[in-house]
Order: sequence, then structure tokens, then C-alpha cells
Amino acid sequence: MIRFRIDKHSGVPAYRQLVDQVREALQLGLLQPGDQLPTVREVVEQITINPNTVHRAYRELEHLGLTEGRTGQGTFVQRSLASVGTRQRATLQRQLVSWIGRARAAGAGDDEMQAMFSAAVREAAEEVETA
Amino acid sequence: MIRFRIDKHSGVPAYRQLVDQVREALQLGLLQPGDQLPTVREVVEQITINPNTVHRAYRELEHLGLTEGRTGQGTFVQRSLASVGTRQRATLQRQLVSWIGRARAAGAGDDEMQAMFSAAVREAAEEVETA
Amino acid sequence: MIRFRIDKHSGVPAYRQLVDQVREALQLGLLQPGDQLPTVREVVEQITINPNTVHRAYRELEHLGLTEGRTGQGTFVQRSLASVGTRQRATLQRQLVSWIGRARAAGAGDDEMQAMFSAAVREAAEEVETA
Amino acid sequence: MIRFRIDKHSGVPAYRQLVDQVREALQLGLLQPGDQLPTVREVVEQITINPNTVHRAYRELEHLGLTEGRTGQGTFVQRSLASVGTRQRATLQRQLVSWIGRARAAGAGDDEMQAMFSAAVREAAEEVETA
DNA sequence: GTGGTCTAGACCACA
DNA sequence: GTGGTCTAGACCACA
Repeated sequence: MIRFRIDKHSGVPAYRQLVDQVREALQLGLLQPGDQLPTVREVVEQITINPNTVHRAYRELEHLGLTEGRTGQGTFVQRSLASVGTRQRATLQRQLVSWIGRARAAGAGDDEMQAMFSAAVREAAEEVETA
Repeated sequence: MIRFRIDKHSGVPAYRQLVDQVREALQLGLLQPGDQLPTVREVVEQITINPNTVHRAYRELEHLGLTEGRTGQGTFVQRSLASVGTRQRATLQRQLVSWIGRARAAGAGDDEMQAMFSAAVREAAEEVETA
Repeated sequence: MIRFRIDKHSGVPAYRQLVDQVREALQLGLLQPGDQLPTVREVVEQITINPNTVHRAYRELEHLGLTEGRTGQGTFVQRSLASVGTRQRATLQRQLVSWIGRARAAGAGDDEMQAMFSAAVREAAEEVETA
Repeated sequence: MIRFRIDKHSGVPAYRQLVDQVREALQLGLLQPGDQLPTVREVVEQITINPNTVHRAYRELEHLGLTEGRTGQGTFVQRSLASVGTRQRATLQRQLVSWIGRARAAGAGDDEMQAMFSAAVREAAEEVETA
């Protein structure tokens, strides 16, 4: 079962953080079609948040076609967002962890690594466009 | 000179996006102490944004000790956020670009790569804590 | 400027009624791209409804790509839903009004006419499928 | 025998959709006094719905004086809602189907036709009021 | 018990 | 002033 966390200082609205976390779990294959999300009440018990905010996040997910709310039963994953196979993803992930080790050794903090990653994604995108 | 971009649909407040972009540029060494930020007027000309919003972002940056407003002259970078040397960063960045190439080949989209990266950072952080 | 009305006894949620009314106005060409919707506060003054409910309707419309909320300015129509030209629509509409006259003369009430219309749409759809 | 259908995304409560469909069938003369409605069990077999929901709809219909539940036998239509004779209705319906053909040819979708119909009904109502 | 809608009201971001 | 987010809490529909 997915566990949510809210960073109040990120500037990102709470409902949006929930949506992003579900999407990320779908992209990582941690959530599969048929899986149940925690009920609104369970989320409220787990993190300090208003039921309406959770509800809004779930509504947004349903709007995206990712989940389905079934009254009296709960909210269920409708479709996957993982386009990479489990094995390949494990390999890629391992390579990233090792890269992070090297970046850390070079003195980089989390923000700095994220900055490099974002820059690299943009750079790679430009290469593709140019080619 | 740094170029700003605003994503209206990201949910992140505009002033916060500006702050984040300056911080990212500092982390990547694209902005160095002494460099000048575009004036409020220049930013307004470049992107559709209210001068007040730019002002607010610059105030925030000054509050963070990252920049300094010099009356009549403009806003200047005060200190760096890049803890990795230029050469090492170039190497790390190159490795990331090549990783992205492999991830793309495996079918991953940008969101999916970002998800893997975030997960890897969290995983690496846990390893450090455990060790 | 579009005027909203809420039928509390219809069983249709209020926010949904607002959405439907905007869509209908778009389909009839009564609202055009660039037109402004009443502000949330204006709607609240016009009909008895909670600002949040109006807001939800407007959010839904934005989600559908039909409108865009501009902070400090208002909510504006983004695209049209009218695929029939004004002149042709006027002709078709006139024919319907005259049909309604005949149906009324035959004793039909509004619900009954609506029932006939729905049935006719379904029937026509089946003919298309069969053909 | 009437066949029910539920549109989960319409926002209209399921029990209300059942009630509306029976009323429509009564208005179209498809259900006549004396006709039997499907039993709760039959409805549950036909569509995915909770028996309680069907019960509630049937209770509502009885409350409206439209049907009568006879213990051990089933639910039967009590009175009609069709005020137009069968022959006249057939004529009116045929005219509508032909109108729909022309509207389709002009490029109108189902929603757009429904919008025109609703507008025409309102327009005709105003004419009556004015006269 | 679970999701869905709505009201009331506060506070923030932006123009 | 206008839209956007969030909390608090009530009530309904459905399983």
C-alpha cells in the first residue's frame, strides 16, 4: 500500500503532491491496475490533511483515467504508467544509484543532483530535436 | 544571462518558479557570484508576468542570501550553490546524458525517468542512513 | 454574459449543472472564445450557491480545455464547441421550435417531448450503426 | 420488458437514473398500465447495481403513483404518462428522426443537438408566456 | 464504511 | 478584486 508524505514547504499544493506520488508509483510499477489506494479516511489518519484535499487528489487521478472510485469499496488503480519492463527498470535504477554515489562523493547535495538531472533531461531533449 | 520560463499548469507559484530556477542555475554553476540577474523590466519583457511577482522572487533570493540588490544598478549574485567543481560536474552530467539515452531506448518518458531518479535518490539516502 | 440557473430537484449536482450550461452555451455559439464568464463572486450574487461549488465547475471547465482562469482578471472562454455554422443552426433551431409547437398542440408536455427527442437520437444512432 | 442502463459518469444518482428511465418509457408509451417491471433480481442480473439501489428506485416510483408493488408477484405499472396518442407520437417521432438526420449532415454532434433542443423548448416556453 | 457533494470561511498568489 | 488552496464539518448515495 502506497504511503503518502506531504512537504509543506515545497510550494506545491498538497493535493498535487498526492497526485504526483501516485503517478510516480505507477511509473515505477509499484502500483498496478487493480491495486487499491488507501481510503480517504486512512490517508487522513496517516498524514495530517483534510479529507477534502485527499478527495480532490483522488478526483484528479480519476479524471486522468488512472484510478476509479467505487462507492462503498474504495479507490482502485485503473491503468499503469510504466512503459519500461521491471527488469530493465531495475538495471537503470541500479545505474542511477551508483551515479548518485559518485555525485555524493564529489560533494553534491540532493538539490544539486536534481539540478543536474533536470539539465541533462533538457539537454538530451534538445539533442533529439536537433537530430 | 539566465532565461526564465513559467509553467502555469505546474501548480507551483510563479515567484517560486523564478526562485527555483535561479537556485538551479547557481547549483549548476551557470550563475556565478558577481553575475547580474536580468532587471525586473527585462524579465517582464521576456515572459508574461507581473512586475510585482518578479520583485517578490528577487526579494526572496536576497532573503536567502543568494543575491544582492544594488540600488540603481540591478541584482547581483552574492554566493554560489555549486559544491562540485566544473570539471567533475561536466563528467557527472555526461554520464547522466548517456543514462538518459539508455532509458529512452528502453521506452521511458521524461516523467518516468524523473520518477526513477527521485526513487534512486531516496534509496541512496536510506543506504546512507543505514550505514 | 451567460446567466446560470440551478434546479435543485433535478438530481444533477450543482457544479455539473453549471458545467453543462456553459457547454450548452458554447455549443449554441452563445459563448465564443475570448468571452468572459461571470466571476465566481458574480455567480454567487446572482444565484444562491457557494463560491467553492462555482469554483469547482470552473476548474472542471478548465480541465476540459474550454476555459482558462486568469488570476486577478477572471475566467475566459478558450475554445468553441459549435460545429454548426450560425446560419444553419438558426434554420435547424427554427424547425425544432415549429416541431415543439406541433407536439404541444398534440398534448405533449416538456418531459414527454424530451423523451421523444432522446428516443429519436438513440434510434438515429442505431440506424447509422446498422448502415 | 424495459432494459435499464446506468451511466456512472453522468453525476446523476443511480436510483434516479432508473426512475427517469421508467418515466421516459411511460411517456413514450413503451410501458403501459398493467405492464410488469423486471424484478429487483432481474435488474441486478442485467446491470451491475446493488439491490438496495433498485429497491429505492421502485419505492420512489410507487411514491409517485406510477407503479404498484404486489407482494409475491412483482412491480406493475399503475398509470401512464403518455398524453399523446400512439399514432400522433409516431408521426412526431418520425419528424424528429428526420430533423436529426439534417442536423447530423450539418455537422452537429449529439450534445449539440440536445443543446439546440433544450434551447428550442425554452424559447417556445417564452413565446407561450408572452402570448 | 466508503466515496461524492456542498456550505462556510480563512488565507494566499497575482494583476 | 479575482482565482486557487485548504480546513472543518454536514449530509447523501451506495455496497
